[in-house]
Amino acid sequence: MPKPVTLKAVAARVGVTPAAASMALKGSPRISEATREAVELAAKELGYVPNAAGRNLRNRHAGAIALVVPNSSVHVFSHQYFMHVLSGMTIPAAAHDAQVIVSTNAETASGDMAYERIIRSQAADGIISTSSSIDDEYIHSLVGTGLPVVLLGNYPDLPDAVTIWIDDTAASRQITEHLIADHGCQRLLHVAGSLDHQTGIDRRQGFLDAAASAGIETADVIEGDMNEESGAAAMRTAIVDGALPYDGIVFANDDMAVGALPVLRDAGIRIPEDVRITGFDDFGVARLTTPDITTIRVPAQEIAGIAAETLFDLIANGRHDNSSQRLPVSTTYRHSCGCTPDNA
Amino acid sequence: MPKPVTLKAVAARVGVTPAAASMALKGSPRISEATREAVELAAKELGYVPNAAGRNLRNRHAGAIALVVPNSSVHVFSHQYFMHVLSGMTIPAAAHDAQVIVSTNAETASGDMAYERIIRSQAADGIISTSSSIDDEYIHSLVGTGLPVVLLGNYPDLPDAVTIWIDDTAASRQITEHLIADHGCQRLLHVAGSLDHQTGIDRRQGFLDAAASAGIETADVIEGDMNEESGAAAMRTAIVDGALPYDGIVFANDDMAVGALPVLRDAGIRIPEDVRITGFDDFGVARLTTPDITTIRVPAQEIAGIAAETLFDLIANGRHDNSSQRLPVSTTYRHSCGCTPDNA
DNA sequence: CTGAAAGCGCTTACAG
DNA sequence: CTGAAAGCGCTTACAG
Repeated sequence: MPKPVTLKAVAARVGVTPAAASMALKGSPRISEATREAVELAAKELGYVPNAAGRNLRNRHAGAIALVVPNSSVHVFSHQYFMHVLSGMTIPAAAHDAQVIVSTNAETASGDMAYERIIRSQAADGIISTSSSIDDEYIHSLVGTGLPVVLLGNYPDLPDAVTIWIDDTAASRQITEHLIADHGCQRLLHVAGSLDHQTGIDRRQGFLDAAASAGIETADVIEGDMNEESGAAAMRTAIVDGALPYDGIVFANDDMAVGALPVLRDAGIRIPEDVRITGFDDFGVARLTTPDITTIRVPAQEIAGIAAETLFDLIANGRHDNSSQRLPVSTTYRHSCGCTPDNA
Repeated sequence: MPKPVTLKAVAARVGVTPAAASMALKGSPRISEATREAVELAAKELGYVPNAAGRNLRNRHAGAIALVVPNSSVHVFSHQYFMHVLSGMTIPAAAHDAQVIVSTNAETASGDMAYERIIRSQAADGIISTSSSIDDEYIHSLVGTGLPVVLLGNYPDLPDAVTIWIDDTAASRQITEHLIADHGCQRLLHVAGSLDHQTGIDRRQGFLDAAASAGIETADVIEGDMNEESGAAAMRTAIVDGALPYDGIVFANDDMAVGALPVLRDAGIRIPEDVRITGFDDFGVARLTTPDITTIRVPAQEIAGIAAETLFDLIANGRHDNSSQRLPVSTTYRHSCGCTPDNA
């Protein structure tokens, strides 16, 4: 453990005060060109990096933002998703010279929530979080504290929260319409995500809207939980006497579609000949299965990047006019719906 | 943004000095029972949480540890892996009242490495990192700085580094022997991970050792990169004229085995009837495919947990006797090798 | 224009 | 035994 180099050490080497060295390092006009260069050289030679605690204490900020992962969402959102979010936060964080802290929203030994400690202790200047189940108090209490918070996702109950989101309902509607309008599907099934999560609700709603406005008679829903296994289970439920009474299935995410694949295959049901299927997310798997899966690309990394930028804005400018953003989504057409993409 | 509650505010409410309040809160015997209770009550009422910067500056530590993700390993280790590592670090970190910082090892604008800034700025007290490619200077320079560092994995070139690892060579040897001894495989293929990563090298070595000591004549190796796609590619290479000249395939990880599945299936090659296959990792997918995949369970979360504990030791006690640990691994027998597990 | 004090919040070593 | 100063490293507002 090399002993840390302080500003004082840098200043001493040059023969100025720490205050002068500090100003020199940030290019203050009141420091002469010559001493500025001398200080910079000394700092470089000594490997000076400002002490975070000293700087944070003085500047009254943490130089860090936190990603708080709701316990209840660990099993609903994929590891892929969180890694995309994390990496999306990285570049804006680096640009603001801030660290990224990861925390769950567990209760601490002291009985308060981890995110509260993080903020109250000023270990982070703001928080990015994702939806938990809709009846979880967590998000409400998080937003209720008035701290700088940016949420990822759609929060109809929190109109004042700053949220970066995609229109799950519209996207789900769009991909369902593709099945109906472009492929002539008439007997539809939706394998939903947990319906106590907004994402599950919205994607189901889009499916139902599309079916209703096209006058589709068969538009069933089986509730899953976004995990691969539940996609498989849904298929076992849906297959009656070895046959599937649907010609199109809209899965609420790719993982469930992937889980469905072997079950359909084992039942001798071909994709897309016997049933056309679509997924949602496009975090990686959908591209790699056979057939590859037509899906909605959720730009998780971009969402998180914009969320981080927005959070830094919020932190810098205080509570300001709601700057929620809804990002466009696009469908990626692959073979599972019966399309024959160019690049295939 | 509620204005933070300081110790001074707590002290003022009780009518003692901040110093006394500080001692009261940590149960110093020199504070009377009565005032201790009064201070605790006031702290609770005001929602006092110690300011991290103030405490860190005074205590000369960061109250945080960092997971540094080498750029070069993002594509070799899975998102699953990193999320397991992150969650493994969570509990020890909370127990030590420390934050978990996530960083890549990118270069900063100032030209030094991110991990150096983190340590030199004392934003983290120590680092946990995973292997990058073996010719990457990164790990060497990280360890060379003498900072508290715990590495995840096997580092034959760094005998003095503190590492928490599993014996990839032994595990790979063991699962290969299972194919040979228990299932009578004679014509073996290993689909390796990148051979510029130690993990790839060790898992290949275990395979070769097992084959050699059993006197197996066919023990081929195709190099992949741990991604699903490269498993599929390896199968396309291995299948000659529609047939596979192997009766057993040892994949260096589950993802590549998963990628191989559809290619084998499309070629009409049955598992395990025509070829027995095994994976490595057991982070989730291997359990869910059809057939499910016999694999080595890598306890990534436990590894990271122990790494974090070890790191806190290292931080507290300074550089001390190497406390590297090698964890045992276990094979999970499923259907892809021809076993018929009880729970299936 | 520039030198050097003051103070962010905390905790411990010191003085009484 | 206890009160209150000193100081961690930094930066800006102030005094000269």
